[in-house]
Amino acid sequence: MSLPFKKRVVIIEDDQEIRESFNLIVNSSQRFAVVGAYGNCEDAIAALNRDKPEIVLMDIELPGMNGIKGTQIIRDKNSSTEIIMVTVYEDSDLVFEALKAGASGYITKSANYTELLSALEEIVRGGAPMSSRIARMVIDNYHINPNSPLTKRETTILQLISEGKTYTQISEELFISKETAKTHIKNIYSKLQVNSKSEAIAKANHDKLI
Amino acid sequence: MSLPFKKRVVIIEDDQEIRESFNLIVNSSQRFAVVGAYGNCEDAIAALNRDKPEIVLMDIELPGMNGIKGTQIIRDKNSSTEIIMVTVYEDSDLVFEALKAGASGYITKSANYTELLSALEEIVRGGAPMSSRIARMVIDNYHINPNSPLTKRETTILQLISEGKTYTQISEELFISKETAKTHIKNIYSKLQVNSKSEAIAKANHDKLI
DNA sequence: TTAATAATCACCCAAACTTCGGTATAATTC
DNA sequence: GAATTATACCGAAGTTTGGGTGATTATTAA
Repeated sequence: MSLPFKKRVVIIEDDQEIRESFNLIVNSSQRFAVVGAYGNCEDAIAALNRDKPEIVLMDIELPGMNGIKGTQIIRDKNSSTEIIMVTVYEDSDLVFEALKAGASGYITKSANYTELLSALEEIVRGGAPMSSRIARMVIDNYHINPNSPLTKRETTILQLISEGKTYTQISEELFISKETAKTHIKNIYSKLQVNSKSEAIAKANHDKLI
Repeated sequence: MSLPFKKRVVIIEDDQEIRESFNLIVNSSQRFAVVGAYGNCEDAIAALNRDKPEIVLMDIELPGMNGIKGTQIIRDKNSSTEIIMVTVYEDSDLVFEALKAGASGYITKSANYTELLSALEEIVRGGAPMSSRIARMVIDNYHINPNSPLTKRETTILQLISEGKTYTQISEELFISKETAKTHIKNIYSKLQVNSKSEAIAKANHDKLI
């Protein structure tokens, strides 16, 4: 069964009704063809070499392996496969985990006919389909926390720490003594309640202080 | 001049023609009103307390202070002001700098009537207007590099390092001896050509190894 | 305008942790 | 079988951290 000119799509979704519905919608388009529809990642991954999908529509909550782990594995086997998460969750942590795992789009299960197909079109065009809320969540994730407890100087020094600089390098770059750099860093540690550079970096990234 | 129910918009753009054009488009909407249009950030910032904009349309390339620095300053003065970058550049570094500075949207100067207004609407709705390419750039920025020189174990350990863990903590978490953790870390350093935890974290983040 | 507070700078010592340079053996993977 | 990966140990040198002390310069509040 060769399907020239049509993009090969695999659906991984445990709810049979939704799976069938997506199947019909995707197949209704001249540009896409469902080459496999599975209720779990394990089956889908086992069939990957046969299905050779260009695009995967992936649920997050699945029996057995979840969609995030599944995304990791599929991307690991073929990094040119584009994965769109299709989920009820717009919970912050899950979104970022899915993106880190390799997803290129994130839409909700409430997506209708048009939304689903335009997400597929958007992926083919080299874009990244997302709902408004997800887009905002992703953008906000870049923003620096305006309520940082650190002073301007401390923030500068934390920035240099995060770039991997030593006490000596920091002092040279800021034209202050090594001891002064040390004092600032001690104050940073006390404010962030950490006690090493790496911990400070972890906290700074998590709290978006730099 | 009070403008109830209309969102207050400030335009910062040095090309007078474009500035006038945006002015007309924004004012043509019942939902928005331009309360200030400036050719540089300095003037716009000086007038902030009078203009009190809810939304700023900001050019990047400007005489004097550039749009990224301007974004930082405006957000610093009032973090509820939403800033949309309007620019010819879709260059990767500039995009991320603008986002880090506090921008919530990123559209190109080629934006037409509809695109400009729908970007404004999208911001009001709490979204983050972006072109396809920008959205993809942002999403790809989360993806882990599949060409990492590190082994699986080394990647795990680098992950723990980035979480601020010490040698001892790492060894305990992975049920290996402290000396083994040390060996792995030495190998990581040699592969990444760094020689401290913080430098390794910096490189890992930059090269998207974790 | 003074008083208080915050920010920035600087130094000392001891303890703890990290890094460098080796060596070496199972267990896997190719 | 050869190469890679994961495991483990030792000691010396270097860096970082914790606990103090103290001074000068903004900045803010009374």
